[in-house]
Amino acid sequence: MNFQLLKTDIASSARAGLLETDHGVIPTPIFMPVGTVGSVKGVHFKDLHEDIKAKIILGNTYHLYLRPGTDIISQAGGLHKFIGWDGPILTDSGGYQVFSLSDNRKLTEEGALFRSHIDGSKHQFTPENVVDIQRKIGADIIMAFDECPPGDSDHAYAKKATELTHRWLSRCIEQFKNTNPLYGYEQAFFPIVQGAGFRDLRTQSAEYIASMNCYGNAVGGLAVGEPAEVMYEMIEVVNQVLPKDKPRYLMGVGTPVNILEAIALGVDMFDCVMPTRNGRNGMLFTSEGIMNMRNEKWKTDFSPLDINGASYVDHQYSKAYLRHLYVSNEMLAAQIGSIHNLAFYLWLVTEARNHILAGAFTEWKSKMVLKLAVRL
RNA sequence: GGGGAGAUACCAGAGUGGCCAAAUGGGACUGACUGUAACUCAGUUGUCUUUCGACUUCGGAGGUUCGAAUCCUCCUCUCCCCA
Repeated sequence: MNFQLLKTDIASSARAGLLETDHGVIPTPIFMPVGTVGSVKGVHFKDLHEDIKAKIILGNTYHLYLRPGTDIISQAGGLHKFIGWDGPILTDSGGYQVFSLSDNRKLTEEGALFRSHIDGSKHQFTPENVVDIQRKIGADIIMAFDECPPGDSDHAYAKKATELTHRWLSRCIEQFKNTNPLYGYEQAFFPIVQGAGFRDLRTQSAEYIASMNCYGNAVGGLAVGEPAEVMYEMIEVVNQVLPKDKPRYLMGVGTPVNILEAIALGVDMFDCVMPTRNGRNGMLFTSEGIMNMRNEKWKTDFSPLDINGASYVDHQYSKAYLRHLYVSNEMLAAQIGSIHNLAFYLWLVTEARNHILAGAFTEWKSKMVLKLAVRL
């Protein structure tokens, strides 16, 4: 794995680069569609490749471990072969599920004891076995096992969670060094900065994470209930510490505006369920603003979905037709919405990249941010 | 012609003296969704009012009662069964 920084913006911290993996080169900044269980919900890989132009997708350790299980993925020859996606893949560690499924788990020094949301069976994740599982899944980039505390955590709890994450990180790295890729291509390990909404904790965490000298670094525990301003402040604090010559991954973020603001603060990689989940639920992001396709106002609007849209669905289908599909609860609605939103997200980061390379990012960003939040 | 059942909000459908502006579904409208237990969830759906609350409603008209969607009388309409 190699990261090449091509250009840094003069007026901001935005960067454009290239991240090389054995499954392909990823231009940065990049948005990574989320494919939790080995499927970007509702979207064929053909569309992901050709229309959306996704360069890398996510999988999730927790979900894939529970179903289909690592044995089946191993038998298939790894996740790429199992799902039929030959581009890069990143797997999240399951740390986020420790947060989002908090009613079903118990944290110990050793790891996280949890119950399967599928059948209630008991399991344990430890830093070691999470690395092992991700070796078996075979993603190009694998993540540290962390604790993601809620956005409104107090300082004491955030400190405790950050310190636990750091101790787990040492064990993850030890396990990573002591094991090898199973399928003949390289895997890169990313540690995760925590620290909730506290500058001191974020700085300490970023320093610790940077000292581990991994291939790339991630920032977690943001967009989990805290105000956007706090999130931006934390990104800024962290990015002052994280090395410039390594990719920075902001986990789970976010809205189109969030992404542009974070790019300006020096973030290179993003993932978020928002384009697919909100797409399924009728919310479309466009370069002119946000549309709720279930709204009555689109009932007789027979114009194309998005005349500026990057995807074929934007020109193939009308607003009135898509509204009809959502209102009728047709699965095609969710598919069109997901394809549109993902194509838009990839278009957005590509545009950002082009403007960074052209030295015109900040001006473009300021204009875009105003338009992106408009309610159409 | 004979016998029976019924009419409740946009639709279906509970409620059969006060806790009823009226359950529950559906539909409609609006909102939420950020490392996916999510094609999910929440709110609104008689009028006025920011709230408290006020007012008008349960086929129509009249009556009983302190009080009626609920009881009585008549009218209108619908459906079912037998001829």
